[in-house]
Amino acid sequence: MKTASPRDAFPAPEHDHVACRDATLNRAREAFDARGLKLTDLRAQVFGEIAASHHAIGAYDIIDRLARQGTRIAPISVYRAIDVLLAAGVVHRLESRNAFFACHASHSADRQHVILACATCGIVAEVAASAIFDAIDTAARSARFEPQTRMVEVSGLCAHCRQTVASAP
Amino acid sequence: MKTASPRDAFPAPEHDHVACRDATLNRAREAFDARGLKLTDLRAQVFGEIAASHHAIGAYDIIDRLARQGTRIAPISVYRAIDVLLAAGVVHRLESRNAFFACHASHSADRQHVILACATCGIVAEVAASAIFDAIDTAARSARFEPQTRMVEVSGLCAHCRQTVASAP
DNA sequence: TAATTTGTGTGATAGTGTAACGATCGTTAC
DNA sequence: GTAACGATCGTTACACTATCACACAAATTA
Repeated sequence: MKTASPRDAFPAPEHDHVACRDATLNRAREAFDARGLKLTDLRAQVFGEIAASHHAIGAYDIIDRLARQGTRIAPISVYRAIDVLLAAGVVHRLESRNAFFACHASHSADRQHVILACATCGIVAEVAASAIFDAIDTAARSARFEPQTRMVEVSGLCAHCRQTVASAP
Repeated sequence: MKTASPRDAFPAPEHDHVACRDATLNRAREAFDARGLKLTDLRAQVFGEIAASHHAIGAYDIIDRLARQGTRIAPISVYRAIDVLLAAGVVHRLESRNAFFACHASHSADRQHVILACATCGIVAEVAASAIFDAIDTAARSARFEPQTRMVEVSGLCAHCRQTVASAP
């Protein structure tokens, strides 16, 4: 099976997102099975909205989008669904924006990834970098601190937006 | 002037916080001067509440505490004050908790610090680790992403709480 | 079948953050 | 001086994020 290279962390603007999303949904199903969790209709719908793009999306955006499709659900229901999706490792939380994004690559769910969020287009990607997390643990322990969860988020410009900015007047 | 070692990132539980807080306030004054910003009464009050402990504090907690002291201000006012304090580099935001904490050490305000937040006592500390941020930039660029701001937050157990947990029944 | 757990619905509420507008005050330019 | 400007802060209202408490039905287990 092909593993994405770091250069592929961001999707090409013209990529086939329908196929991309379907593949992501299938991986989600597998992840739920593997953990003995149930991917109910509601959870699948919520995940579908999150996986509909490579952007991070707020809980209330999910509510709005589902409502436009005829499914009106309460905030608590979205959050409950999101909780399970997070537990399954198929979505992550972008702490710096209080929003959620789908895991579009099939990486091990150990959550040792640096999160990259483009400040211009909003697309979110992840790159594996276990050495960084090892270094973080070392730095933490040098302060006699025992690390449990680590979060690395980077805001900046993705390749596509950098080109756009560069060619702007 | 004495520079804190990594081992000192977390304050001793019995440290003299009155002196600690005064020193922090003085550094804040200097930081405001250096940047041509004005440390007004309101801003100083807000900073005083944030610097009153080594914990991260929410904006509405600041409002409540100031109210108990007779100063009732609107949310927008706290946020405006916080914005300036952030710009001056004398407080930082703990993204993972939507809260703010004072910079209790006199480090250069380049913001290249790993943030450690104790899950038990809530105390927040920072450790300098430029190598980590260099590695993050390298990882980002390997995905053709140009990094602008980086945040590293670690949740875990500080030395003091680890001992407490270890000695518990 | 009965007991229990799990998933979802409803209504209320707590917590976080901003928009829009206006008043005050100090500074600078004329 | 005073007019214009910019910075600070107040007031009101509102938008967004997240959870609590309770009820009920469906699915699992005993």
